[in-house]
Amino acid sequence: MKLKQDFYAAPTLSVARGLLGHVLVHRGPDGTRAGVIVETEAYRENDPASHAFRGKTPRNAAMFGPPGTAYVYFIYGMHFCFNVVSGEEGCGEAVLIRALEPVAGIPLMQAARKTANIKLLCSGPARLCQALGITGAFNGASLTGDQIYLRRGLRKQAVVVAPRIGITAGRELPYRFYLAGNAFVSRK
DNA sequence: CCGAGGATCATCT
DNA sequence: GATGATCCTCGGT
Repeated sequence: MKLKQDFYAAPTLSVARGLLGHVLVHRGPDGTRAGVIVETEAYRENDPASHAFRGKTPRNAAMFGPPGTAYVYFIYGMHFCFNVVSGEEGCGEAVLIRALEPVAGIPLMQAARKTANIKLLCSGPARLCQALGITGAFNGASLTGDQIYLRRGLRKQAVVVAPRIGITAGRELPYRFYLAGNAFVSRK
């Protein structure tokens, strides 16, 4: 059962929390790769850490699309990160997926990541993109399609709220969410 | 175990 | 021309 657009249209903090336990799926030509979402971060309107803080540009245009759109950006000269556009259409808000617990296509992930260590396959926003084969080609894609989407899952652990990682502005905001005690969260 | 530094480039100033 | 929602390696302890 795929998540529908109304799920993504909820307030961004609710979407960030609510995504935990659901499954990110990429059906590619080589096969299907998927993982349970165990860590997310919210990026909101008037949020100095958000790419949309200074308005719409060619780079962040996908953030201003309909909720349920993928926003994939390239950073540090070598990495991609995957976000889900959330909230009211046009508000420029999104949820960064920071870590997954691998559940399908693990051999493909190991090949893509060049490591057999399951714990290191998807524990980080750039790692999970590499593991699932997510690149800038997915920027602007609709998650209501059949290539990349979210499948309903069962959440088995409690949610922890914490400050976000790797940002300079907006450090104090409690916009990071992860599953308590889950071994695949990128950092404690 | 931990911290420092390098890789590498699109985007914005 | 500087910076970044990162990751990996390497060296010291």
